[in-house]
Amino acid sequence: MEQQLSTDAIRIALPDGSVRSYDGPVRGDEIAADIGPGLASAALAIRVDGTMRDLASVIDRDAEVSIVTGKDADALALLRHDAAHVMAEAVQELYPDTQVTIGPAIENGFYYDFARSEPFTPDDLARIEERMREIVDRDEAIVREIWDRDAAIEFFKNLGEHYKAQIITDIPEGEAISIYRQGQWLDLCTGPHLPSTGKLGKAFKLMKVAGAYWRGDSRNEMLQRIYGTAWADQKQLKAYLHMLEEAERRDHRRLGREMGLFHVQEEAAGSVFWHPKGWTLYRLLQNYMRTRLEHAGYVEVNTPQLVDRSLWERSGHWEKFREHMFTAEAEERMLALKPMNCPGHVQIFRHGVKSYRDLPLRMAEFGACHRNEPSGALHGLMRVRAFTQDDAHIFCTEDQVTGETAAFCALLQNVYRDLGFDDVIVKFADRPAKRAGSDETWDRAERALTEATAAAGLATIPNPGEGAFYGPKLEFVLRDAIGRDWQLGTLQVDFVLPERLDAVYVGEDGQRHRPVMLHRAILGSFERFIGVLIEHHAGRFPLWLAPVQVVVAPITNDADAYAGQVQAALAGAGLRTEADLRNEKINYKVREHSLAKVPVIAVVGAKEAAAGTVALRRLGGAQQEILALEEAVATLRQEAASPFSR
RNA sequence: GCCGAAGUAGCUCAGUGGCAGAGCAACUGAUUCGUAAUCAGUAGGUCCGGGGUUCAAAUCCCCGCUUCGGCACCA
Repeated sequence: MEQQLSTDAIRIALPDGSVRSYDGPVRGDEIAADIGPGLASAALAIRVDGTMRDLASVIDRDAEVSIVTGKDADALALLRHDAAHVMAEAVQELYPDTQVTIGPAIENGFYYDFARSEPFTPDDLARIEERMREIVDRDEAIVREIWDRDAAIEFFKNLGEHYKAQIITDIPEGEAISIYRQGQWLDLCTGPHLPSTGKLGKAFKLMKVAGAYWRGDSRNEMLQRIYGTAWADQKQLKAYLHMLEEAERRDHRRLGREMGLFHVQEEAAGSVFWHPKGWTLYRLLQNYMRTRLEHAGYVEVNTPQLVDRSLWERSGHWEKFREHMFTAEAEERMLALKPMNCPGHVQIFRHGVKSYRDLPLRMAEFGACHRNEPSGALHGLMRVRAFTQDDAHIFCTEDQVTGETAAFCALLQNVYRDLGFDDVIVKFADRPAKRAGSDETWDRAERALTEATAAAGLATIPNPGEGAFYGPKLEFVLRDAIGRDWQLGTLQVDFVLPERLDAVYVGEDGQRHRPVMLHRAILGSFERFIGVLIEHHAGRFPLWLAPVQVVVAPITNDADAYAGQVQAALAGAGLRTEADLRNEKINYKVREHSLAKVPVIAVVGAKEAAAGTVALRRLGGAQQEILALEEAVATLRQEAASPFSR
């Protein structure tokens, strides 16, 4: 860093366009105080030429400066990072045998990873949180110091802080070793930080304790991570906690049980027992996709579940994917349940001679796959061991990759829109460390995909090193109704598998050529997608997807016969209906079917029976709509139509 | 797979060494009611599985399974 002692005036440009001049180097808090006492007490940090720095940092040259206060969006990250430090201080005061490691700000909060032989209990969390509030009350000044590297390593080693010493050792030579001190406690940190612990405020809460590997590597020892959430004020904290409750209310595992959609049980961990209503939803979604795919020029196939090991060896799966494959033995042959559909599709492609006129060949399969996922990864429908993909492989020429990718992106966006998702992010995942194929092949594949996304007008976010072992991929991420992201769709360019499994076509030139394979899925898997769909809609599916669309509820048993007629009329129009003829009050029936999230309740009593009408009550609405039976049937039939049918 | 927690009636949960419980749901009966819970009664248990300690175990100890929260991995 350049130290210039200049007698020249330092000119500080503020966001409102004004410029203040100082005789020499000036601190951020001095500038804030200069502007006004209100700002001085609200000031948390400064931004110097766009970079956030400590309030007390010295500005020794002309710069654009703004004062960061609690109203600033970036202040939250600062505050959360401080919350992590205050938590670490509290933990080390309470549990001196604990070593600190790292503690960053994250979305919605912060965490800190500790090394300690005893596990932290929920009671410990309450104690730590209480101590944190005390530290906030102490309002300890937070001061940045620059230390000598070797002295810092020695210091932390003497404290028994071996992780910190390791972190400092790994900081590149020439970089400053900055230490932040607050009260008796200090930590290695690049900052910036708030001026004092009192500025943190008390809108925080410790949420949970969990295991986390040192440096995120499963070969390393496991640390204890304490997660917390922190906000600028109590109102924001309360809103966040409310959002968590909302997420819990929408949990697909809970709704799946309450709505009678599916269950899982330990004898088949990671596989789904679909109940009639859940399977109805599944079939509706599959039929919709089938229609979409047919319209988009796909052909549908079906390939074997159990396939001899030799094919997986040729495809490369045995080498790269073995640990995730289930195997079976029969008559001294080793078979494996397919974890992917691609090798099977190449076998179909290879049957008969393919010509360039056959390309692009879009081969779709609702392929049931099994993958032996690690037990700790299983989670409701979101992560299972047996699932069905809306999978397809597009065999095409290199020249067709761009057009096929663009067409796929359009199809995908239409499907997502039909299913109620508008917010889609696209990530570009390039070559992973463990991969098949030469670097030249990867260069070509990545270039083709880059060109294709540019042609499709898609903005992509890089996701380095996350490609499939056989090729780069696009990952389509949906944002749901309560702001959570789900990676579902994918498109992967593959120059490797056609080579390994010897797929060829005869070109215009009469010569044999390798096709390119595009692996693509829109929903990803039906299981996961339905999980997301349940949570996104909070179980209140659009009418066309609701397993039961209308319940006919007579007010007394006198209307049972008419209720039967109404149900028959609705069913005759293709609507999925039930009649609730139980001897219960209408209040009870309305409550029960509302809780079951049935979109429409058709109430019929003596009046309706006499007039040939029905009273429709929509889910979530208190108004009823009285229509002639035929009119009600016609209206509902129209509303319940699939958003895409040929 | 790793760290931590949990597993009791269909569901939500109480029960810290001495008779296995509640509410809702189910079933039976009564009630026939106009838009989010009618009343009464009945039935329902491998207290996750296996071993151990004890006169006695849902409860204490050990092993395993599953689930939950994370981590790692991933559609």
